[in-house]
Formats: sequence, C-alpha cells, structure tokens
Amino acid sequence: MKKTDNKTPITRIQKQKRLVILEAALEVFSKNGFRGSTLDQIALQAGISKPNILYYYASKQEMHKELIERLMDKWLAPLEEMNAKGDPIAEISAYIKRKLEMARDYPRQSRLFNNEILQGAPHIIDLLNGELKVLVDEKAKVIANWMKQGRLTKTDPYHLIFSIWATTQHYADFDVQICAVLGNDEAIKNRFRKAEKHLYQLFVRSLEVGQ
Amino acid sequence: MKKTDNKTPITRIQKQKRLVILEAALEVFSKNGFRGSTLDQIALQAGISKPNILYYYASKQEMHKELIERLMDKWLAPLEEMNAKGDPIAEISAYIKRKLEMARDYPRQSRLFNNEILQGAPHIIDLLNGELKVLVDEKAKVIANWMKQGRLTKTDPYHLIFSIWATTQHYADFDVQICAVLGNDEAIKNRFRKAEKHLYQLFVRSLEVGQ
DNA sequence: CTAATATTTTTCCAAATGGTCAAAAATTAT
DNA sequence: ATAATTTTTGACCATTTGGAAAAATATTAG
Repeated sequence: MKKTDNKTPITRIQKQKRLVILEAALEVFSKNGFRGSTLDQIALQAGISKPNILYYYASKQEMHKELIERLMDKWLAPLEEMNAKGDPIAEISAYIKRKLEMARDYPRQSRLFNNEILQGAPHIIDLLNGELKVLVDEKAKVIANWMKQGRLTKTDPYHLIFSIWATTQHYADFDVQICAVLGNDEAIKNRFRKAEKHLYQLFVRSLEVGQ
Repeated sequence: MKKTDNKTPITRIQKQKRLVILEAALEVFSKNGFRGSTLDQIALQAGISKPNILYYYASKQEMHKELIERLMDKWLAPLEEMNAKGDPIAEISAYIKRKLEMARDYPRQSRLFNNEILQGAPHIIDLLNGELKVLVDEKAKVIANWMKQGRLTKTDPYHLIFSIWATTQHYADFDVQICAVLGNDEAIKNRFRKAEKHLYQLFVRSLEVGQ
C-alpha cells in the first residue's frame, strides 16, 4: 500500500482515520477556536497519539483548513436551494426551516464558523468576498423581484437574509444561554419546535402582503 | 501611597493604568477568546511590559473576570429598561434600538460575550441561570401580558427576546461577513441605519395587532 | 535632600505547545 | 514464513506562554 505523498487518502483505513481525527478536531475547534485548541486535546478526543494525528495531517492548520472547506459547502447549500420560481413565502419559510435544522443538527459546525468570523475570518475572507457575496447578491435580487412584484412586503433583502442567518444560527451558537434562560426541561426539549413556529410567524407575518 | 493589597485601585494613576490594560485586554480577548489570547499580545496592545500588566492584575484570569463582570451590567441594562407601563410596540422598538446601538458602539464587548458563550459560558453560567433568567422571566411575563391584553400578536415571548438578541448582536459579531456581503462602501456605511429600519419593520409588522 | 514607597523593567523559569524522528508494532504482499 | 510497507508511538526538541523575583527607576512624604 503506497501513500501517494500527501492529500487524498487511498485506503479505506486512511479515510476512516482521517474522519475520526476531523471529528475530534471539530469538537475541539468549535469550542475553543483555532488558537485556543491544542493538538493534545484533539489527540485525546480522537483517542490516538499526537504524532499519529500528524501522520495523517501535516499540521494543525491543515486540519482546520479541511474542516472549514467541508463546512462552507454545507453552509451555502440552504440558500442555494431557494428557488426564484417558487412561492415567495413558501420559499422563505423553507429556507428558515433548513437553516434551523442545520443549527439543530450541526451546532458544532455553526460554532466553528462563528469562531472563524469572530477572529476576522482569516481563512475564508476571500470566500466571503467571492462565492458568498455572489450567491447572496443573486438571491437578494430574487427577493427584491418578489417585492417589486408585490408578492412580499418591501424591506432590504440583504438585511432580511442577515436576520434569517442571525435568528437561526443563534440556536446553535448561543445554546448554553438559551437553555439557561428557558430553565425548565420541557421548554428546553421543545426549543427547536418552538423556535420554528416563532420564526415562521415573525418572518411570514412581516413579509406577507395585504392582509 | 499605599496599595491596599489587592483589588480596588487607590490612586488616579492606578485607576488609569488598569483602564488602559483592560482596554487592551478587551481588544485581544474579543478577537481570540480567552485561551487564544496571550499576555504578550495584551502587553503589546497596551504599550507596556508583560510584568507590568501582572503588577496591576494578578493573572490573565483576573483581567478576563473583570472584563466579563463589567460587561454583564451593561449587557442587561437595555432589557431592564423595558417598561411594562409603556406602549408595547414602542417599548419593543426602543429595546431593539438600544440593543442595536450597543452592537454598533460596543462590538468588542459583544464579541467577548459571544466568545464566552461559545466556550460554554464557563465564567458566567451561574449568572445566566440566575440574574439573567430572572430578568428574562420577568420581561417575558410583561410581554405575555401585553399579548393577553390583545396589544401584541401572540408569539412565544422567550423566543421573541432571543430573536431580538440574535438579530442585533449579529451586527457586531458577524460584522466581517456583513461587510463582505454588502461589498459596496455606501451600503457598508449605512448598515446600522438600514438594519434599524429593517428590524423595526420585521418586528413591528409581525407584532402589530389588527391591521 | 533623604527615606520610604510605588512603579517598571530585566532576567529568569517551569510548563505547555506544535512538531520531528527513529524505533516498534501491525499489516500486507510474495 | 519472510520481506516490504504502513501505521503507531515514545522520546525528544525548540518555541511560546503564564508568571515569579529582584533589581532599577520614579514618585511622594517628611
């Protein structure tokens, strides 16, 4: 079994080990940020030795880089799915639903992203200025069109998108605070159901036209 | 000039130096989180030597602790001001305005708080479960009352508060992303004005009763 | 001015950290 | 089984880090 220099793993075992390491790295990075995380923590979390980690990833940076890259695809997908030809209210509701599901099912990825942005987005600033901006420009145009057609109440499409990002990701990034404030077990258990209902109402009632 | 052991500075000079250090610490902590920040960075930022910092603050922890403590007072104030006897829509609008102003004027504090929460709120979990929860419970009751009286459209008051937190703090915590997406200088310059307008519309239209 | 006190800096240290290397262990190929 | 190859680890290293100690400097009181 040769190992072709770097990158792309060949054997199934290599693929698996890399995944185990990435999983551990995600756990640690999402909690402590890049600088605040140590290889020892990641090794402990992965259940293997530190040099073994460096056998699969050349450096701490490289692990982080791969995590961020994998994240970004998943992160942009929900907005990409928003369809100009669909019903405006239904499309926006569906977008909110998708984003909220991501906050529920991938909270660590959300926090990893949050951490990256807090630090000034050093690794993804180009992507934000490029791919992300292009995508948002496109969808903002779609939304603006819906508004022009009188199918949505007029508001700033960019800031509307920001509001959706903010409200949905909040349930991943500020989970500790949310659970602390809700206090009671029942409310905590239902927090995502309640959130969905509330966000639908918030956005739909404010965007619905006429009455 | 005696220095009474620890804590509370006596002379004006001590008070000033402590402030300079705190200011530098805020700058660094808010960007890198607690673990990701170093005393050297803070010293550099403050323009004094590392041991001199430790002359005024016994440890890195202590600096962070004081920052967090000072932050929390400021952080709770806007919600405390919400007045049960005022007009519901006006009160909520004013709350949004205050929170948005904090995001604009104190973005580093917002990020410091964000960082703390991301890491699981190790230093303020008691405060979240105590003081914060009590305050939110009280204000949620006020909002629920307004809704019961038919002065606001019914929705979950806790999640309504979460939405306000999320949307306003987003403008501090995700500023890099927002500026990247907005791209154009004019839109960036007006982002807080636009945000205010948009958030008023979002929340007011969705909470206004009747039509 | 002089002594006492407060402040600052230079020097240093032990622990933690990212990473290397060679040897050991496990796996695979023949 | 044996040789070749891959995987894993223990020992090590240079740098960074939080912090201590003490000497040097500045400030204040008398």
